[in-house]
Amino acid sequence: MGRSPCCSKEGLNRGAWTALEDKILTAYIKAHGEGQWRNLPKRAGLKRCGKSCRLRWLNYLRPDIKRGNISHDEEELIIRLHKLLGNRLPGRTDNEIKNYWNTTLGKKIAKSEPSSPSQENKSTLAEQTAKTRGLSDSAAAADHRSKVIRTRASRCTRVVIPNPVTLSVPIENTPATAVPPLCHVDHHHHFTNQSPKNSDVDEEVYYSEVHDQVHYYQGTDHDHDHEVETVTTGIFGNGDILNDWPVVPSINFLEDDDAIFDLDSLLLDSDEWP
DNA sequence: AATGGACTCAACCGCCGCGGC
DNA sequence: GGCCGCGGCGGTTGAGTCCAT
Repeated sequence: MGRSPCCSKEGLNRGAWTALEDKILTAYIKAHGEGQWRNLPKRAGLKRCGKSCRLRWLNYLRPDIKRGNISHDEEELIIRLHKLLGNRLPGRTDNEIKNYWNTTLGKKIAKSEPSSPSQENKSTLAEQTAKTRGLSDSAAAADHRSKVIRTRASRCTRVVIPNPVTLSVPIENTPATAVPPLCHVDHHHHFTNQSPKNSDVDEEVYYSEVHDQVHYYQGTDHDHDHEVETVTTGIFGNGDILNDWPVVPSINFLEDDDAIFDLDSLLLDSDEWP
């Protein structure tokens, strides 16, 4: 490919990976684990730069990668969660989501917004996403027909739900528990539970009913006042069974320790949707 | 069957944040 | 606080493939 080399080192292979290189890299990582990417090629006997090895592993060789066509359900999930989570979606690589978003979904969304002026048509989806994340310029056209929940933030440290209402759902049963019926559209429901297994761990689950759908957040707070290390996020229909929905595992929601978001502030008003 | 434009996606680049020193 | 190395992420490129003509 016609690019200047990413590494100044001479004699490294570039471009498409061969089956043998894949085999060597996979065997090495299985034996020694991930990390130390810079030293990995030399130790594994590969004529590649570390960054290239890392990318090949993360985007292609990793055993937990789901490959093949993106199903309709996955597509819906991508659309629903892309604003919130970016390209980090369950079972797929960042690169695959990024490519899919910039090609297939980009065209679909462009088609669904025929009223957009020519300038809007020219802007890429990535630009539109950035626009939304940057708290949007008012030019973003409202589309009230969309069911996609748009969020202002892609990452946050913690979601604080106003007016907490204790729910009776035991947290241990959360994955298999139906979302309790929510009566008040304007209320966000919240409960916390001190895990009986580990006193240092607080588990928190937040529900909020927004535009006929429910957001579900699960955080793990390792005894640091305002730090939620991982957040599991899904968007659920009111009354749906949680474990019937795809849930993003172990998303790192850490960005700024001081940033505490009100969930309301994360959600764009319907007339702000791009 | 040949051809050229459109499309896909693996690979790469460049920048940034974080942690260690 | 500044420097450096590492890892991660978004944007871009271009080889390969698909498809209409």
